[in-house]
Amino acid sequence: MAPQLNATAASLLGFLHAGPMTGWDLVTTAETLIGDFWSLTRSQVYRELASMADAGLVKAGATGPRERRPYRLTPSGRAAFRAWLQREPGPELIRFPLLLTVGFGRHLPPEKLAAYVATHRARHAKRLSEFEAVWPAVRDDGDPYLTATLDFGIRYERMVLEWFDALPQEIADP
Amino acid sequence: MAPQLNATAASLLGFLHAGPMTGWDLVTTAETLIGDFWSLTRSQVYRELASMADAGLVKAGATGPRERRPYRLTPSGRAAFRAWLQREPGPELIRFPLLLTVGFGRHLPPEKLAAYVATHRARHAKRLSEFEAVWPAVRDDGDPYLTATLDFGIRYERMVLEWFDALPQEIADP
DNA sequence: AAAGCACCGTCCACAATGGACTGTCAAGGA
DNA sequence: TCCTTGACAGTCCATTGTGGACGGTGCTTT
Repeated sequence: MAPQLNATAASLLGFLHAGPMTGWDLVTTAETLIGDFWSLTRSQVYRELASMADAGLVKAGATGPRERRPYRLTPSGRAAFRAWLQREPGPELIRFPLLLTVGFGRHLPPEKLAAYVATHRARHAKRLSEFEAVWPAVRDDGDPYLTATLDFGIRYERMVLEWFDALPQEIADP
Repeated sequence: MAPQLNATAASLLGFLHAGPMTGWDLVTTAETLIGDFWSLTRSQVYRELASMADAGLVKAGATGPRERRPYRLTPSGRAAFRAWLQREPGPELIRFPLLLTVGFGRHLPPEKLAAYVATHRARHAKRLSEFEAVWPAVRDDGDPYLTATLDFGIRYERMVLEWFDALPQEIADP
């Protein structure tokens, strides 16, 4: 009956509470709002949208310019979202390729490893500063729930940078 | 020619440097050594092993008791591993369902959210203490590369706990 | 002796990923 | 005015990953 949703599909329904959006819009809002702790891809979003439309959780509107096709929430979509939200969230999943490279670092020329480390450090520094830039606005006007998730992102990025800076010289700067 | 590996397959080759192992052994070593930042499943390990055997990167030995079938590294497996390790590691992937629940927390009864939060906090506290228990041994005798990855795990878990403890009352304890 | 359990591998349906591919419209430069 | 460029929008597919059911085997303990 109630088609059991996956977390990605449920998130899309969550975003659709703010009004009709196209797949493209959903991808970009998801990236900015939950992208730091929930990855999703374009293919996935369109697939979920199609199957949720089949299930009647969502309804496609008329195709606009550039094949733009907005989806809006239906009452049963709303219900399915609430039902999903009630379920115990599962454990987190992390896949961090750099740590694989570091872990097997003994098989790699030290300068090469150090270069990869430096590249990634820079990427995280950039992300942190982006998060910190939006922090005051989110904290002051947003709801506490979104604020908490952004806080997680900031703490995560800070932690990663500290880890980089605590790396022994043999790894970070041979 | 050189069959381009994926990270999971490459990790298996990495572990096989320590000597022949069965799929089962590989699953358990991977879980303990890289499980905190690289997830893999049994099905996946056996599939990769089979396809790497086809490609000659790995060679199956004689079946022992309990269908135990050890695989050993071949020279071309060694080469493929090194080649993979040279490649720029990609960005990390995180999927943290609890943060989704928190982010959409406005749609959830506060006590329910608080209960989920508490459950997850306990799980992370447990993991941290497990990591801290093995830390001295790894730091003192292991290689610095493995030590660095465990250090990441510890910092990550500590950060998560701090985040839990910084949550506003409305979320953590309504 | 048998019962239970950890060990070992297979199989399958389904979900997710990443990137190639096609096409559309807007804005600015020649 | 026309043309190029690039952001926008969606589709498709091969590969990779997940989760769990299933079947068998050989220690260990009672």
